Amino acid sequence: MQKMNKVYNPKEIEDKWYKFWEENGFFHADINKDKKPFTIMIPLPNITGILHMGHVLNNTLQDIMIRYYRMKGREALWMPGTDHAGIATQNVVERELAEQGKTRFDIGREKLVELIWKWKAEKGGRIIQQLKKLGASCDWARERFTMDKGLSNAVKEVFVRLYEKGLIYKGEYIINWCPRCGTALSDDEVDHEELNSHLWYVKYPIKDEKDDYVIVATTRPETMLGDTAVAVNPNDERFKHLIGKTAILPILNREIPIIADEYVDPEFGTGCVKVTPAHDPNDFEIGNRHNLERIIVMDDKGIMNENAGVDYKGMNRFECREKLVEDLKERRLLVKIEPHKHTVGHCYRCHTVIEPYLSKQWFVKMKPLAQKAIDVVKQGKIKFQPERWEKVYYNWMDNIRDWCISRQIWWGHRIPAYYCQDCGEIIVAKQKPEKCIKCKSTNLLQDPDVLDTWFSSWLWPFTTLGWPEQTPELEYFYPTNLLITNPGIIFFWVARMIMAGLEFVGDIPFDTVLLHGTVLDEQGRRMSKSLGNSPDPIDIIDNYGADALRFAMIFNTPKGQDVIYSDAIVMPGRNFANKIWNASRFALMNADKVISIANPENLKLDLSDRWILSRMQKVIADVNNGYQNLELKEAAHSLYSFFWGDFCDWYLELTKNRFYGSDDIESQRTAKYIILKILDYSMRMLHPFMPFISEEIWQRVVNHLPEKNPNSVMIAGFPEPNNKWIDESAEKSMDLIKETISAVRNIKKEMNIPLGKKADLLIKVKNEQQTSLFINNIKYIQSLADIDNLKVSTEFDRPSQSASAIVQDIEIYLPLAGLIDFDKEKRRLHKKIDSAKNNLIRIEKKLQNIEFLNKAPEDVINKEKQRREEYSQIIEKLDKCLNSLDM
RNA sequence: GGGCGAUUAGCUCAGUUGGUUAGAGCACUUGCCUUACAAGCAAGGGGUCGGCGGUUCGAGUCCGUCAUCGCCCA
Repeated sequence: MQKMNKVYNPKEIEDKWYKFWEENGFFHADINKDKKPFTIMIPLPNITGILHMGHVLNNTLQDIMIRYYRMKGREALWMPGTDHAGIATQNVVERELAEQGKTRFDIGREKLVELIWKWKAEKGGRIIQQLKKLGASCDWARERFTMDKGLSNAVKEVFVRLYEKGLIYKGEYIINWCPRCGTALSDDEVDHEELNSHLWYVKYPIKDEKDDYVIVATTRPETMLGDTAVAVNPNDERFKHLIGKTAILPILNREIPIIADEYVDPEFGTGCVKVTPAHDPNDFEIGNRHNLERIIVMDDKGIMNENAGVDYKGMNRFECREKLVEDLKERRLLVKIEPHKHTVGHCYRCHTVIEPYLSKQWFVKMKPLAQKAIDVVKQGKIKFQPERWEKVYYNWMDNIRDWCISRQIWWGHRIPAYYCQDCGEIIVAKQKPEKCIKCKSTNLLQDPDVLDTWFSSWLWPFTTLGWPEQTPELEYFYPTNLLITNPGIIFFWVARMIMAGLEFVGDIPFDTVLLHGTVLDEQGRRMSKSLGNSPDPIDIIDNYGADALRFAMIFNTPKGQDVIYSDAIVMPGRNFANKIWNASRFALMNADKVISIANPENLKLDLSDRWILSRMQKVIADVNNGYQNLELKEAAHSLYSFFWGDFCDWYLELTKNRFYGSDDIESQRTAKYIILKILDYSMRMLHPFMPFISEEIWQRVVNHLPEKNPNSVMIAGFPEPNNKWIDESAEKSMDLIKETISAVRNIKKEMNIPLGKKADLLIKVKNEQQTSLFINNIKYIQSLADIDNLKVSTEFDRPSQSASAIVQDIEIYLPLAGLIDFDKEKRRLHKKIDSAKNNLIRIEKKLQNIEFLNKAPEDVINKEKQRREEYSQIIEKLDKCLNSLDM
């Protein structure tokens, strides 16, 4: 046997096995008509990303599921890749440029894009290397990037198709504008945050009515420079007389109409609102209804323009707000300032305050795509887990709005629209047309904008398989089986993928969506760069091993719930790995000592063998259920307690009798076989959770087994339950023996007698069957409870000066002449009697209740009666023990 | 303002369609360096299941309500 250190060191083996798996092509999936496929598409990390704890949870879950189904014999494809993250990536490279004192405009579009590709080649995709450290068994040969040729082609194809169907249009609307990034954002790319701000009340004089005025309340005073109306609710009696009159916009002295519109909430502020159609989505709608002028008062950097008037031109929007408020105060037009809480949108990439901004952009009409996507979830063709997320999905889908897809940046898929410089015709085509379809001019310019990054990621499940070509891969692997992601991107990504799959492939992209929680810090806060509370997963892997980290994520996380991470939760994983290591060390040491091994067809099984085999079958069933139902925590706990609690604590301890204190060679060979077999099966079951140590141990173990095995645990097949080995009577018998041993240990401990000090034991059993159980397995008790002489009988007198206990229906006595502390023993017995009495009282109360007897089901009543009997017996026996102490 | 989730031992969480004495890991106490493992072994202590009300023979579990915390949407 290769030498095994006393302590498991993950560093020595993890990289070795990962390399071994990759080199053997175990991660690669190919079309195999003999097998059912099992496919997972990775939630593509972006190329600027580095691994954080959220990725660890997400990818651990995926790797577990893909390894499980691979072992179950499915053709398992885990498709990896990264997205080009338009805004984020361009930001990174622009920052580097800024360090050299340059902007993107200094170097131009082509050069910038070139620089970004260079950046990607050098620094992008670091996260992919980190995923490998975690053990991710992605099919790296199929890795894709959203700007790949194939995917880019698919993006154009989709754009053209939607345009031709009338589902993509260009229009002038209020969009979310990030003045720092200089681009439009979709509604989902805006983070709303509640801020403590103010409500400013401003007087707008009425034209030709001396001293008369209306008061409007606003949260963004600077936009008043773009006001083109004042609005009131048509049913608001207070203001009916004003409708149709003209107000004078302060500062600029513009004449603006006072109009009536249902949108105005009479309860908000004064009930009069200013209307700024170019800077507010609701005002924009009002403006459309009343044909109001749209005046844009700031530029795309958030700087006030000439429309804002000479006093404010050149100021940024926040300076302008302050100055304007001061000026209003001075002119006595500011009535009051109230504290006001409201939500303000922030750019999800740079956290700059978003400006609602009138702008010409490209949009996708979502309503026509949404209905089918709602239906497939309603019909159960796609299932969300936990199920509650379906409601969130419906809520968004029912209120879906058009998707703004153009971005004013340079890194991304350029919009395939061409403008004729002569006649203004718009031509949408995959390739640049030779000439204008209308006027034949060759003076065509491509739209300078690029598409939202999500416009390529929503196609991910099928473009990665070769779409728009009808490839064999698409036919075989699509629809995929499972999507595992964070609920934060249900709208961004999950819902859109469903719509895209149905629209372009004509089928759902996946049938199950597992939404998992968030990794929080010890104080329950989200991990964030600014808080600096996010540990580097690579450090954790270096310190404790990838297996320990993976195990921690699963062992502590119920399905769909958040994980509170601290290094403390990695300890059980690390300790478990060490336990496995040492159990194997013990097994292999003894395996080497025992020449040859039992023939599996001809085992000489003793009670503990039958017990552990039966237990294992039940665990195999539990663990399979856990994996299949995505109840991974349950599967991990079941395996953990079996391996540690049953196998190590009891079974291995009992085999010591056979290896050290016996010369029964056949029994030793059987024990050797069973230990190795349990290790074999346990490592297979553990493999999805802890791939590295399970491979290391499995490799060491299977050499000794007579069965032929493949060269890696990851392709060794997953254990299937076999009822042939279930042995209820062995389990019952072992339980009695285990409880007896524990009872003796308990007495010794309470009497301050070292466990190792040998004692005699008398067991008063109920029947001959029990007698032979104890006699046949006397070694178990002698070794694990440190007993010298054991006497078992259905009838004998209670020995004096002995401590006693009740185990199920038997009584045990430990003669402890000279060692026993009578007071202590009395107290101990009293405590047990009290507890039994309490239970008896409760049961009797129940059984005296006529309602209970009338209404409860018979089996429940019988159960209670049986328990009454049991407790009476226990109390009676304990009483006798107590009395005998006084004799 | 609307929706969703959480609340069970000091901490993190289990707890099936309501039916034994509510479980686990960590932490804690005590004793052990017992020839696989001190990252361990053995024994033990610790919870009126967030509050109130209801349904029921019976509620951690079902219903209502309130409270606290968190997430999403407007």
